[in-house]
Amino acid sequence: MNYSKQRESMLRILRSTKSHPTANEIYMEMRKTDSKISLGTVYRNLNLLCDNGIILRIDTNHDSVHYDGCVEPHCHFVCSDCKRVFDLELDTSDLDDKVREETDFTVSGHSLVFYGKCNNCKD
Amino acid sequence: MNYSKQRESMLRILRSTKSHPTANEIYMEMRKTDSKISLGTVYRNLNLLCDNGIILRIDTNHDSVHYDGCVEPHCHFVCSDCKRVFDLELDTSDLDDKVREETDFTVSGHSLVFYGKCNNCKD
DNA sequence: CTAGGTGCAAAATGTTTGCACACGA
DNA sequence: TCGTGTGCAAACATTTTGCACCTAG
Repeated sequence: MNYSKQRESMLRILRSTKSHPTANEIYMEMRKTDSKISLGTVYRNLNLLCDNGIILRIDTNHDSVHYDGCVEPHCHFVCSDCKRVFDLELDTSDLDDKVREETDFTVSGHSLVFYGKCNNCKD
Repeated sequence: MNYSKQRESMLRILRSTKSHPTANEIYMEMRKTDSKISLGTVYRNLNLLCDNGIILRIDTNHDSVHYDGCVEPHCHFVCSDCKRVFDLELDTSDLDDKVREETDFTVSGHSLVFYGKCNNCKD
């Protein structure tokens, strides 16, 4: 994987926010400093970074895929109103072992997403 | 929600399998008995059934959305090789309460998907 | 009769890809 | 220079929608 300023700047954006942006949001953010950036490049790099475990993919069941610059194990909360994605501190590292005990599968990890309404949207 | 034989037959298919089919797989299955059924109707009814909590949507991060006729709380395992979706017995009902304790959010439920390789695909 | 459901085809959405050119090592 | 990355536009897969017709209640 060569250096590329586009990928560098994507990573900087992802590392500096807790907002779990979508591909398009990242694209829009990048266009502020690089008007030539293409959406194809954004997608190519997001996939590359995901495949290498450098960032995380979050599928919310709602709209398009969100990305998370923080790869420390944690889980997410998706507000069914405003669709924002929040980080949760919940430690769920024991879950993988439970599944290993119950099955003969090789477990590499899990994705845990909670649904409901955030403070802004409830009532 | 009026009665419709298309929706009835979809539900019968979903209730009688543990294979977590995609919209297109359900469509293909329905065409065996009703060659006129349209993919649009399949999608419309899947959304309707999901919105009413009659079936479950499973997003696997891999391909298109899968559906589950069983709404009893349980979680899933997705094989990263063959992409099949398996049911897991794991009881995770305590997780929602943990999140309620930690946050002020209104928690309605969660989706827990494990990744790894199934018995057929490992080694 | 009326509200809701359907088939069909077209459109919208989100994502991937082929190609010629540009850049990093 | 060589292999990798990029911009662009076209292609793609999946899902949604508008419309005229059909069906349940």
